Amino acid sequence: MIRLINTLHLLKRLSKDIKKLNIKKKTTIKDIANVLNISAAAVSKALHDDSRISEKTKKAVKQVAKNLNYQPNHLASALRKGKSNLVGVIVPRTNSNFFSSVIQNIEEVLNKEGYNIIITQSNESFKKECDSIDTLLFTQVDGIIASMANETIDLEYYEKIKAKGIPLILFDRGENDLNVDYIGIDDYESSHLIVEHLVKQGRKRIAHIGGYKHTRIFNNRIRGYVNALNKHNLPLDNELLIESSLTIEDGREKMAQLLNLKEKPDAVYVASDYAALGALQVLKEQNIKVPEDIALVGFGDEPFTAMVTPSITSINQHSAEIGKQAALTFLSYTKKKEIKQTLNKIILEAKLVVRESSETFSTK
Amino acid sequence: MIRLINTLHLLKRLSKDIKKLNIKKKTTIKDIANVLNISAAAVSKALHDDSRISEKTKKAVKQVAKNLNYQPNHLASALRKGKSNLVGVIVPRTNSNFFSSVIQNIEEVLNKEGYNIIITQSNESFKKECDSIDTLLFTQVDGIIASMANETIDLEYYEKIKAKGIPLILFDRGENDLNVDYIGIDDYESSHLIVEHLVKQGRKRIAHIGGYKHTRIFNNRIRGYVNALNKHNLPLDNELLIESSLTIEDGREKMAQLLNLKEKPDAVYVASDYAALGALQVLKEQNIKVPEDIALVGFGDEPFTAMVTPSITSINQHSAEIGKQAALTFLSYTKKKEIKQTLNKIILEAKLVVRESSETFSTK
DNA sequence: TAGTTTTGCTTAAACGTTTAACCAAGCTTT
DNA sequence: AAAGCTTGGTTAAACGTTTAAGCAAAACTA
Repeated sequence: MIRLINTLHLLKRLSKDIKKLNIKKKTTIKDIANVLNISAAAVSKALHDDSRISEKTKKAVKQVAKNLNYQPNHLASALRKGKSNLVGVIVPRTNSNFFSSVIQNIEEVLNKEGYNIIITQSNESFKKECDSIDTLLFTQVDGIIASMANETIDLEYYEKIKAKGIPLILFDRGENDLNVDYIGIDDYESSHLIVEHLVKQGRKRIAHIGGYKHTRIFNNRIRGYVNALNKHNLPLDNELLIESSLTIEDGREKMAQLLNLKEKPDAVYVASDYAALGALQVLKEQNIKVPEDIALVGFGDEPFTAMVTPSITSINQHSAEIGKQAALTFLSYTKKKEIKQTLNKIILEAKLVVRESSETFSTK
Repeated sequence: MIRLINTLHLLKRLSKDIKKLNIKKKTTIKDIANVLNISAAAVSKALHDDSRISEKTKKAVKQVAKNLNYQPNHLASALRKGKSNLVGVIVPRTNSNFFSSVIQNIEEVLNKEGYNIIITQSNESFKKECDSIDTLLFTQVDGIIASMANETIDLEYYEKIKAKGIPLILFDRGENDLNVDYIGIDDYESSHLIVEHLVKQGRKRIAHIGGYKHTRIFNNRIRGYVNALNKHNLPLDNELLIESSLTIEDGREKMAQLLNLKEKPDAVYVASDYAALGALQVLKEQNIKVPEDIALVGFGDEPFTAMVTPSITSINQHSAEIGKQAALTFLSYTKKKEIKQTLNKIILEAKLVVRESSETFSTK
């Protein structure tokens, strides 16, 4: 009986050994150590160019590592070091040129410092955004760079990020109430640029199809619009100020609404290029000449603004710079030992790109 | 002397203890175990609803976990289990509607199964694509879903993925030589759809601004185009078949080239919506009526095709379905124990979306 | 009632790195 | 030549989980 049990044990061990032989395991630091007859610790140090390892050993280690096709296990080092070298990025969507460009620049800066990014899309949905945050926290990202969904009002989930003690950097769509870093353009000033441009073109009834006031940037654009009208002694007509969700469809709808007024506007400033495109479609369908009858200005400088006829005047948001600054802001935290975030705004100056949709006469 | 050393030791230990007390560590499985006076293993099993743990214990564990705000450490479990539950996605760029939609659908399917995705952009650059692969492998992703950069010819890096033993799934732009799964539309058939449509509209000189032949999908579109001309007894004029990189700029250039011919085409089929847009710009600039003088057809059904004037006829590539199938294909491997990939194509039927740019008379 | 199965855990090792602490040998200093 | 520093490592623990193996007690079974 006992012999039988012993035999069984033997068999088990044997099959285990066979498995070990068969399954071509990934080479680890230990394998390298074995080859060179040194400790795994020495190998680790050698690979990280520790000063306490001789040049000779370092060379040997690196050579063997190459020969065995050693690939460091990121999970192990991340676990040990307590950091994953992963940064989460949350955007409303990636298929807009603005966000895609921001992402690209974040990636460029962070990759150089050994960080990788995980991109998630909220699709402008609050629920999806919360899921994204959970996902990223679960993945143990070392920080999060985010632009909020339009829907987001409740900031509890973002507080969760702060509570976890990892840096949170907001861009474009950010709530200052969170008291974290923010990078964006000067929306208030941008509205001034637009209104001034339109006034110079002789426009007197300038409408604004804006976003929802609860989103700070859209509120700022609205405030800028109102203030700029004031500055140029144009009366504020409440009929000409409309809030909307700024989709293409929405742009169509709100434009139609404006065209139904007894006193039509002679210029429309739309707070998003997509909505501006919708507006343009309606204008063309109704045979209204742009810019002669009504001038049109969008926001965001999406590539298609230059492609449609007439091309649409818009505000360039410096997506590349925003991405870079967001990444650099994150990196600045990795150098500090204690993360103590405060409201810290980087506001970039926006640029008005004048195109056919708003220029009745060339000013050149 | 010895007393001094002892004191030093004591101090060190003390400071260590103080640190432990101060730094509010994340709660781990062990903390839960301590509270309930059971083993960490039991906690782990309870959280995973192991059948060998009593309902009572499970409830208690989950309650304590909630109270202590326990967040599982993904890195630890990934390390132990040898899988990260992360899937890498490589696309040429995210700011096209096609790719963005594919990604969104991949994410949707995979999230449900507990997987997260890491998106990287190659920006159509071979080098960036190789970097992306390295990055993803380094991050220990459990699989990679990719669409190749235009530049990519050398497949060595993709072989690296196969060598690592994780599933590789290609979509849209895929090389069958890799002998892995592929999901895409029937490009050959799509060209037939387009040519047939144009022939029905009475077109006789149909040009094709295509992609580079070394990319399989573009080659298929070209072959389809040539074959369809044949089928309808239209002679193949080599002047009317142009290879290009299919950017907007390229579309402009190649269209201008076509307009310089003695015998101009009466229809142009462009293998990408972006290039088609460039072509449309040139046509409009030269006051050529679309579709009356020259009909135009694009490829990809990007949203802007419906927005420009005239709207551009295009091929819908079923981005959502492609994303879903890609994700499902990946998931199918997670159920098998051995990963043995073979060429396995899923080809979806494409749909022609007829718009103003190619329809001289309504067929309704 | 002895034997078997089931239940409900525990123990301990393992995943692959990193790193604090230690140590021996050689070198330098005084 | 005793004391101290430098060099080039080694040892062992730790990161937080999972899981194979083990085991005692309870519950069946014959």
